[in-house]
Amino acid sequence: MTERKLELIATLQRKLAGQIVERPLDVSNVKTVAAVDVSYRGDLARAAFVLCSFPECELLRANVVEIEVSVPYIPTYFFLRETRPVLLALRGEDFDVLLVEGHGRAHPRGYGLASHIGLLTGRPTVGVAKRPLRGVPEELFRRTGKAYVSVGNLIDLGSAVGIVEPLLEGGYPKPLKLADRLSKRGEQ
DNA sequence: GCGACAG
DNA sequence: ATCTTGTCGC
Repeated sequence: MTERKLELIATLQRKLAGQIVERPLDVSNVKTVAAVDVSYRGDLARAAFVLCSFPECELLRANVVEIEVSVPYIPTYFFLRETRPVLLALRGEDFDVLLVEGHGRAHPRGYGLASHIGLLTGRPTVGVAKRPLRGVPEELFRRTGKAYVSVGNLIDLGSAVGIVEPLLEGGYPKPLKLADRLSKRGEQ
């Protein structure tokens, strides 16, 4: 991946960030919250999707898929590596809000994996990460429990926190913990 | 060469 | 993320 290519991708990120819709989402109308996470075994990615009731957080559905990935992980270009496996895991699935492991707006160019998935699916998404990216303004994310929450798409920060907070279990949203566990011990 | 940032 | 036993700390 050349510097020149990354520059073009960075430009694309800044452009797509302008297409993100940030608006309040009526949390009282949310019945289901989904989550996706990806684990690796060499270049084999295993993406797990889980669907939970909201706010009870009972597991309603799960889906695990595997796909080869060649793109390396590059800080702030994380979406290049995980978009494919995540989209595959989401195929045919339905949900009111999707929690994505990684940042949304809380990104140097305002466009992380959660933003990209939200734009491609046209569904409300929330970025949830374990650590903030350096140099990102604090007003772009909020820490709740041990999680750093930011806007993906079709939601605002306040609503995003309103979704994540009731789902916290041990400091991290339960749906993501389930997806994480499933992506690692899904089958195999 | 120095420093180090989502997963 | 992943490689990996015992060990340090709350």
